[in-house]
Amino acid sequence: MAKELKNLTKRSESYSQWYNDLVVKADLAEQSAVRGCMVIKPYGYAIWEKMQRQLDDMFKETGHVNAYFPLLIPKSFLSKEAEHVEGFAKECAVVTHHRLMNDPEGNGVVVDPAARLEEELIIRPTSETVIWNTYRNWIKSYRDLPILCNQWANVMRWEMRTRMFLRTAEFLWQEGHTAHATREEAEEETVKMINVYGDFAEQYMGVPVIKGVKSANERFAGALDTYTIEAMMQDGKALQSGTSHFLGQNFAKAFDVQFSNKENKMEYVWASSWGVSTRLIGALIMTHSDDNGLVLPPNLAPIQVVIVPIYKGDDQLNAINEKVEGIVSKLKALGVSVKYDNADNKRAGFKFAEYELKGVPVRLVMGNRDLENGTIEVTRRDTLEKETRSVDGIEEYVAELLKEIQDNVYQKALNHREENTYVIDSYDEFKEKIENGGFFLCHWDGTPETEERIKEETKATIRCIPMDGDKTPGTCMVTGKPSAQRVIFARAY
RNA sequence: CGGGGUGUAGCGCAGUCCGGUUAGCGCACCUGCUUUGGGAGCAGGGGGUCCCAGGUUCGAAUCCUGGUACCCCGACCA
Repeated sequence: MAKELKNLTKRSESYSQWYNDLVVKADLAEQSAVRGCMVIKPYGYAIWEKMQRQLDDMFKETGHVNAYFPLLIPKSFLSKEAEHVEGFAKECAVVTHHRLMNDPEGNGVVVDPAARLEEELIIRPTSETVIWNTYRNWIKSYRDLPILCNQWANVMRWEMRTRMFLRTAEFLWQEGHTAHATREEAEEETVKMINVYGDFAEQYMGVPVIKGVKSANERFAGALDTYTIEAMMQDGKALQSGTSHFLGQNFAKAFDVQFSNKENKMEYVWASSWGVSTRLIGALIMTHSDDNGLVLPPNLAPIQVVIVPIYKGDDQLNAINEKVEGIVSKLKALGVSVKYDNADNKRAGFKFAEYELKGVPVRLVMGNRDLENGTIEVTRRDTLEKETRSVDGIEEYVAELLKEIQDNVYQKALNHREENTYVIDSYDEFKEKIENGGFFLCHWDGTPETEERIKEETKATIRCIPMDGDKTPGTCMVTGKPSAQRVIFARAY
């Protein structure tokens, strides 16, 4: 086994070590020259593009449209919503000047001190403020509502600590910002979008998630309610994978966005915002991958099927090329993305390892032996099972197999989550078991103090108050006070 | 921002404690031949401001001072 593959097995000791090796070797991303930023390499970006396309379709189906707002936000905008400032004002990149000049002392280029901006500009950490400042001009009457906008953009947060995909200084995301005439409609929108995210995660990413509401401690700055989808990674830690916020009238009030209702009375607009980011790629990696590399669900794999020839000499290769050509075109006709890698500068074994590392769901191998027997070798990435089958009807078989792999990776992740989810009533037992990771369904008295205490003592936080499932009241595992329902505790990324 | 660690070829590292030939190894790369059903073998070859700036010294990758970048563990967060 190659050295770098052996390194992957370190994952049980140090997850990040595994993660960094995997990300680098699978050609998804690398560190950029800028602190905490990453270069997303073509293969990694192709996965993001597939996510974008699918999410965009889902947004359109639910009546949303795309728009684009500025990268730079006047500092004063961020002062307008007090709680929002509390949450975001601290770790932002700030633009202070608008011109460079040659250093008079010859040390290259320096900032021209004469070009200081009157008002500093903030590189958006999120776009609520610019967008609501714009919405003020768009909204006059109830007839202008609702506004259901989404934007695909980069944002930047000067995080103290960064991790590839999970928390980079700059990241790509989509942020939806909607404006509504009534509270009910805005709340409905908030829930609708967390459901869209849940469906996307489960059906396309093969990542089972728990939908729920954040506790006050974990809520987005400026929101009245934050809905979340929480996924469990292979090491038992939780990853918040998408959020949808009910913003009430906070931003409308901060930016004075009012409309005339049917009775010609002025009212503040109700708002929601929701987003998912390139963190989803991290979720994908950490949910499905194994020691041989990535395992991609077929719905998001840039290459769903790779075909590798095994041959001696040009004659054999030509014969195989001819045979494979037919398979490729039939697979394409079935909507399967397929790559035939007959490059002769790499050996077959190398290609096998390479495409496993990249997580290609299905590999077909055609050699001289197969050519003579009318067969082909099929290997699925999720189980690494190999079988030799007749080439007749192989295309339909592969199309079916892709569906099965999609289901299987989801089922496998779901089983893992269920095996590591515990219903616990004793705080002592909780403290002991939390060490091994997992989700813990426990009663909690609803106070931030208790949540804070649990966090300090165990590093576990409330991931969410689940929307679905058991709603039976009980008593808090720490204080013994009444609890409305069980909530999910876990250690999180 | 606190604690720890690391910066030497594209990647991974040895050499640093105890200064001394022309700075070395594996992978990758280039050339040639032989190979091809799980990361090929042999031979030859190319590639380095040893993180930066000062200092000590006849002599510094190695010692001293200052800086800087990255990684890991916290606090913060998607």
